Amino acid sequence: MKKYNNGEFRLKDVDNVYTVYGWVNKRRDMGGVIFVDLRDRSGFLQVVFNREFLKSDFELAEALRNEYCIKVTGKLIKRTPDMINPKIPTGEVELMVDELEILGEAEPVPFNIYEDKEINEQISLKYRYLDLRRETLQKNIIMRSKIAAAVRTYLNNNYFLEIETPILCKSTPEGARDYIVPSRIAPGSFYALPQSPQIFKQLLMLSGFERYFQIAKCFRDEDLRSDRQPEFTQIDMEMSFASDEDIMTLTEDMLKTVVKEIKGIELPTFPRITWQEAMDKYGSDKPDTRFEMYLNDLTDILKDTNMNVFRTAIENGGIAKCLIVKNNGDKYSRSDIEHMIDYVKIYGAKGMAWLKYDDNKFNGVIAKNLEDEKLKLMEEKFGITNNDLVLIVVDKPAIVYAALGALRLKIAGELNLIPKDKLNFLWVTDFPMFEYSEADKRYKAMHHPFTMPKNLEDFKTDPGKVLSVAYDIVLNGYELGGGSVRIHNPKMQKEVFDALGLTEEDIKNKFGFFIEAFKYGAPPHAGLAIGLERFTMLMSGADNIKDVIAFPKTQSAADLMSEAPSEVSEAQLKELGIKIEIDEGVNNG
RNA sequence: GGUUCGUUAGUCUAGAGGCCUAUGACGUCUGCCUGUCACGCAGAAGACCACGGGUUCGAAUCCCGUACGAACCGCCA
Repeated sequence: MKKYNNGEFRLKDVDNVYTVYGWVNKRRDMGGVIFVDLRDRSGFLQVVFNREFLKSDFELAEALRNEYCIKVTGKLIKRTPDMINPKIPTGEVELMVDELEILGEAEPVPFNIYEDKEINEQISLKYRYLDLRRETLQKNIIMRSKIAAAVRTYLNNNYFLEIETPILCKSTPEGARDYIVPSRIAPGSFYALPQSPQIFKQLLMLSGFERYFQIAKCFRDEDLRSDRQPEFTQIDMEMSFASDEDIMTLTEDMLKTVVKEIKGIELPTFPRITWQEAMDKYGSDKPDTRFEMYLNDLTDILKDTNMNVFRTAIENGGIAKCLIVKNNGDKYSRSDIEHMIDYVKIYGAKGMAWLKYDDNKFNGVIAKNLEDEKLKLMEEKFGITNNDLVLIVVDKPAIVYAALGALRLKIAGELNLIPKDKLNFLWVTDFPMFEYSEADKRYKAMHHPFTMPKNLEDFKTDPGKVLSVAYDIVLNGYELGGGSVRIHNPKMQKEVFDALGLTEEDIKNKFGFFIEAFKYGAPPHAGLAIGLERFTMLMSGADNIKDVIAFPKTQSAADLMSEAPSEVSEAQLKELGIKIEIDEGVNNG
């Protein structure tokens, strides 16, 4: 068995004989002496093959190539001062090899392992097992394991039980598209993979386990993004007899503990902001608070302007907001601003007006058309000074938020306003309970339908006004996780289902058992789930969720290494009673 | 479903209508070298430029399509 970690040898260990294992990270052949950086998960140790001292064949050492897996035995010696390599932790020692055994020969690898520089993702994903040998991915995967371990320890110490819930589940109507699995025993019937263990964990509260957690695999058949994979892992928890405050306090303490353990950083109390405040101030329900620059409201100023575009947009229920790029107006040329306008159009904005402030006055097309008094108001209200750039979007609230929220991040990136080493946690509370779905022409639960509403009575008059006892935990502009107080009263649950327009039959069919369960003495409960990958990604400084997943999928949800998904045999299909009809685009042409 | 970008030896990369018989580095192979650590030195092999079509006297380079990858919009309770 391997007993030593190559990266941990130090001066105190010299003059002893060790057997060490690892991979040839780099070989340097001097003729009579060959140096090998022997890599294992802990780092490197330089091992030396000397023609005079090596007891095994020197030819064997000469045959070594990068990525050979070897076993060597020899005495650890202190390097003379001129030989010390200060760049590596083991740079003061080296192993003088007596015996060499090649455990696994390696063909030339498709890309250099030791360089750890970016390569084409298609290649790295195809040879993922080799890509995982590289330093960055090793570190990320190790950190992920440490985070999971710290979470387990914390929750175990706080009376939580780790309980597994099924992967083969019943498909539920609301929410993301399900991955479905055909049943062989009941042909024509399907399981769904869980989008989250939501229902089961709530039932565990009913069963009296009081505090549950699970590091749970979840599945959503939706399109991927750089922070979204079809299968992902949640730190999923639920507590009985707990309020929203209790969950937030506990979660915050857990996150602080984990961050302290992993990064050695003491975090301050997490600020809190309501959803509405977040939207108004940042144009996002997951604001990046690592830099200032806020959305400013111009609706009052522009609602009675003579400029028709602005006035009519506001009359039609729109709002006016602006971003002020302080003291960086000169960084943006007219064509840069044109590009910004194209950029906000991605988010549905029809256009963007802009003003530059120089020589103590506004410049730009809008400055000529907008009333002087309006300009004056803006100048005073927002404290605009020379070299400021004002970017204005007037549109429906959702579009203004999306456009300026995204532009805010883009500009901050371009101007390097974002301190990369910060970890800014933030609680966002008071989410709307319902959200209108244009696609389905009805209101849907913004969080999920088991969330406790605050003012359900407002549903009849203004569904958009109903808030929920829900909270999201945000880190550096990413939604890390979220949770809510759950409905534990069957009557209220029924009212919410009604509000969502679920028929009696829907409810019975999809959630019958769930509603039934709550009739038998349901404890009040609340919970939360944190995306383990996103957390690890932000802790490790990775900018893509794939970098913290051992075997991730491409944007088209494929595994380039194993080539999943793949066709299955006729026999398998027949057994499942499934017939495949490939639609050759007849309906989309 | 949509928008945008990309695809050149094993890998990374240069290349902007004729200078490409395609550049450089790492890796590979041969030889030399007993203190290197991104070892060095001398030499060699290796890509017809993702695929299909078009424009042109001439295409790695321009256009269209396909495949694959990426970022984003929609979607993601």
